[in-house]
Amino acid sequence: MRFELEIAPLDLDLTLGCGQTFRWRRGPDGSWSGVLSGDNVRLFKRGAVLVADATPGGRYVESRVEEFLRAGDDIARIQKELGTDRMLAAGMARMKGLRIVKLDEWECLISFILATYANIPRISKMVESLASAYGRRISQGVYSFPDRGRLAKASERELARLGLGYRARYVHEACTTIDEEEFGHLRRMGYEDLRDGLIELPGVGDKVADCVCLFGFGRLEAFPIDVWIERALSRLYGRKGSYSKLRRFASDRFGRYAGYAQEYLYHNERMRAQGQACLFLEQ
DNA sequence: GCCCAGGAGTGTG
DNA sequence: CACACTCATGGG
Repeated sequence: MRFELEIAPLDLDLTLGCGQTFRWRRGPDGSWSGVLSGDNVRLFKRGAVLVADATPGGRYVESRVEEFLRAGDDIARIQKELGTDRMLAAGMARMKGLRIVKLDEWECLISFILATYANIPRISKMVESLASAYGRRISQGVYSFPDRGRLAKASERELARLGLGYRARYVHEACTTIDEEEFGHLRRMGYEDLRDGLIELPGVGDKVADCVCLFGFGRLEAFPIDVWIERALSRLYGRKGSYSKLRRFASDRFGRYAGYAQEYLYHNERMRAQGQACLFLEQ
């Protein structure tokens, strides 16, 4: 099945290659492949048009892609609001195609629990291991991310053997603590309450909670602060301190679209570390 | 082989 | 509230 969508602006390399997702892979032809709620999907651009190839028989794939890439986000408006920040205004325009993604809440929660104290290649490997071990086979070598019920059947020891290390306990705990009813409850909460609720889970602290709020629950005001954002805030804004202090600064400065500001800063800082073009410069 | 990772939990000052 | 220490492994 093939669809054509108009989601603009959109840069697939920027959006899918900057650490928001752990299971999307770039093919040699530049197309990106991943799984959206049980269906294999391949995305590529043909001019300004986004083309999506999906598993035959997949239902509502078109709207799932739109949800995943947050087609409703008005990037021009978001950048206009963030543009009142002179630091962002300088380089943001060159990242118009970088969109926040909307992941499945459950997959997002587990993925970022795994992300603690691990590098991105390893995180990808752990998430992939869970999928191939407990997910449903979609096609050759491609598996869906296991739902809570399926993952709950795995013992902590089994999970540890998959290479999760001490994170195995947290994943196992999350499976037994959260259910669909709880997820429904969380979806209705405001950002602060949602955040507090997530932090109650073992293995979920400030940063993971904000990642799940932003990428899983679509709360654009969330501003996850990892080591890269810490460096960016220190280097560009001269701000240092505790998580709560930096979070308050970001909230005051970037407001309801702080999540987008975070992605711009994050991407910029990583590019800078790789010695590539740096768009935001210290004053 | 060595170093350290999109942090979190726990204990201490 | 701020810091220090540990955590289990495997990419780079």
